[in-house]
Amino acid sequence: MSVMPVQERKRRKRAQRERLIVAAARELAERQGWEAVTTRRLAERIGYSQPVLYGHFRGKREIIGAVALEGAAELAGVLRAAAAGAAGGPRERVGAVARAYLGFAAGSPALYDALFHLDGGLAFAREDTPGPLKDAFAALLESLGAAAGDGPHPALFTEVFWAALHGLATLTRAGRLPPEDAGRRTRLLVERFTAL
Amino acid sequence: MSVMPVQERKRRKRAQRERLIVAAARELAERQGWEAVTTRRLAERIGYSQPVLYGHFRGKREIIGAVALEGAAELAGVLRAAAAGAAGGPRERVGAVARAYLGFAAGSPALYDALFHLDGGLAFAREDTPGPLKDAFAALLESLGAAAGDGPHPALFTEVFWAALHGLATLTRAGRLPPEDAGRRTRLLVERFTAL
DNA sequence: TCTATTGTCTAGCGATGCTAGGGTCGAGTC
DNA sequence: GACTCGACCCTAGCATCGCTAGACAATAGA
Repeated sequence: MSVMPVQERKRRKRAQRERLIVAAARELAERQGWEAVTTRRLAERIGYSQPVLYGHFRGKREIIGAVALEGAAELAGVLRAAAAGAAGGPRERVGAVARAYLGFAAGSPALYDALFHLDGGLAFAREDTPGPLKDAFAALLESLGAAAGDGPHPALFTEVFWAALHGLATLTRAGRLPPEDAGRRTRLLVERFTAL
Repeated sequence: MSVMPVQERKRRKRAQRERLIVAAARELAERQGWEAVTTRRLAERIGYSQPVLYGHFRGKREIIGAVALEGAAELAGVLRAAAAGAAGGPRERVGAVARAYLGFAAGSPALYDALFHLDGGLAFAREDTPGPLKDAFAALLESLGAAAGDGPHPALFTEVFWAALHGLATLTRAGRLPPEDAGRRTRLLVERFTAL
């Protein structure tokens, strides 16, 4: 009857449950903030007890890391879409990417926090950096590298521009910068980085 | 005998102990990171029991906030010193301020975290913002405002430049950016913001 | 000297992340 | 079809966290 071996069925069920855990963590973080994401609540949401979580992840950090990887993939998509949809010269392109980045940070704070504010135990800027993280930076590089201008180092340019975006996103959301001038700040940044 | 009224002596002793708490929190955070700063350890360091802490502060958040205010004052001093000691035109001045800012963030991570990464319950960019915070931003504004160039809004310029510095400091220290290029990134940023 | 206030500590509450140990259920074997 | 064994999962608990209630001691004023 069963064309699927028992072992294979188990494996799939396990993988599905793992996705369920990550999805539950993400949704809980999006709705009530990361401080509401506890192992007990998470276990309750997925209909299992706490120890089950540790059969999939080494601990809460790794769960955050898994959500962060989802965030990286989505961020890469958002950036590529913005770059592809931008009309005009490099300035418009950079501006579109900047707005997309800041829009992602403001619109998906849980994902952004998992990526950049919380400790997900992920390696950055190294050889063993997970693929989605590399790809997100690659997306930034694609979208911005061409606008580096005279500088011979698009990677360096991208890093600095990215840092500026990250600073704007972080400080704005933490209430360190008045939100009403967000648009003007973005324009000033883009202007400075695309001059000449 | 006692020229000092009893009440006054008590008041001073209390104030001194409050400073002791903040100093203990800061030192503990600097030596072992903020995750090691617990109310129990703090109480042990100052030679009192936990509830004493709550006679001075509403909770751990307020203690972090007190350390953050110290950090803001020191940051303001560092920035002003850098601006005052910089020789040459606006570009050198801005460069010196940028290096000073990043040096502070890298050299006093506990203070920087208390200011910008942890929740110290402080109000930013508002009417009731504590003095030291306003002053730190004022120091940035003094040092950078003149370099805003043609833009008629030095405050906006300062905000964006500050955000870029914050992004560089945060991403570098979190391992998101390779540390060896820190100097080149700083130069690129200064160059972009002082062009023309 | 007695009283009342002020100050401090012990003990404990509800949570957190994480884990040890036992029990149940099902797959594979005679 | 009964049995064994291993994978799976849950109950219960540990250490630690921020914070607080209530008892106790020290001290200032009458």
